[in-house]
Amino acid sequence: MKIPRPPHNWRIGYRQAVVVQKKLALQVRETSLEVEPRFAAGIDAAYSKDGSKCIAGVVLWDLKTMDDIEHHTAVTEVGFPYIPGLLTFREGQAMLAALRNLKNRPDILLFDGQGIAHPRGIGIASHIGVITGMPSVGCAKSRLVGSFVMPGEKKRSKSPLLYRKERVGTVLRTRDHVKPVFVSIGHLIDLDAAEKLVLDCAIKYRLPEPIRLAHQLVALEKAEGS
DNA sequence: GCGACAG
DNA sequence: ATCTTGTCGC
Repeated sequence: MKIPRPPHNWRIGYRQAVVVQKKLALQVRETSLEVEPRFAAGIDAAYSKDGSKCIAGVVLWDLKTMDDIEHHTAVTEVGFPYIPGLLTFREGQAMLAALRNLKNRPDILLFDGQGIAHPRGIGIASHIGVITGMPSVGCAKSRLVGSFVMPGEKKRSKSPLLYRKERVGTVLRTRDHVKPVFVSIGHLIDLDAAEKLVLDCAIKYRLPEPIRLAHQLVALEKAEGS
């Protein structure tokens, strides 16, 4: 599938990365979904044993038949250290490459990380959403920024994630008695639709199936390439 | 100045 | 993320 080239270089310094984020953050849009999504692409990444390469995986999930339509991986050289708030500069390049391998166009992108629940309002889900111009959602396993009260123990219990007096996401319980996930809009979607997508995909486990499968995919790729 | 800190 | 097996709890 056709994916635009990033409007910036991936191998840049910390200072420049922050400048890039501030610029792209102005393009993030919260809107209602055009149509009900049917195909969601789950994206995740892993690293080669020596940590020199980033392995990204994408799984195109059919929300209707609850099936894996197609999946691919892509590998790139890691050219940026892990710095909270700058994760995109470590995995973004590989993720875009993996998305280019898709034959079918997803209705929406689901990321293992934050959307706008980020210091500068542009976590990996929002960043890739802006570059691709596609609707996207962030579903992180832990908090980056913001405060909240722990939601109830039952599935679907939730509480708002607040940051600087603003609502940036939802702490959502996807299964009874399991740690909640942190959902935030990425781009071109609203929080209600983002929450619904995550719940609709979290059928058997805590994480949405597309993300869980993408995680297994890169884990296998990692094992082979060693 | 002291913590917090996606993956 | 990654190093790693069994084990306690719903």
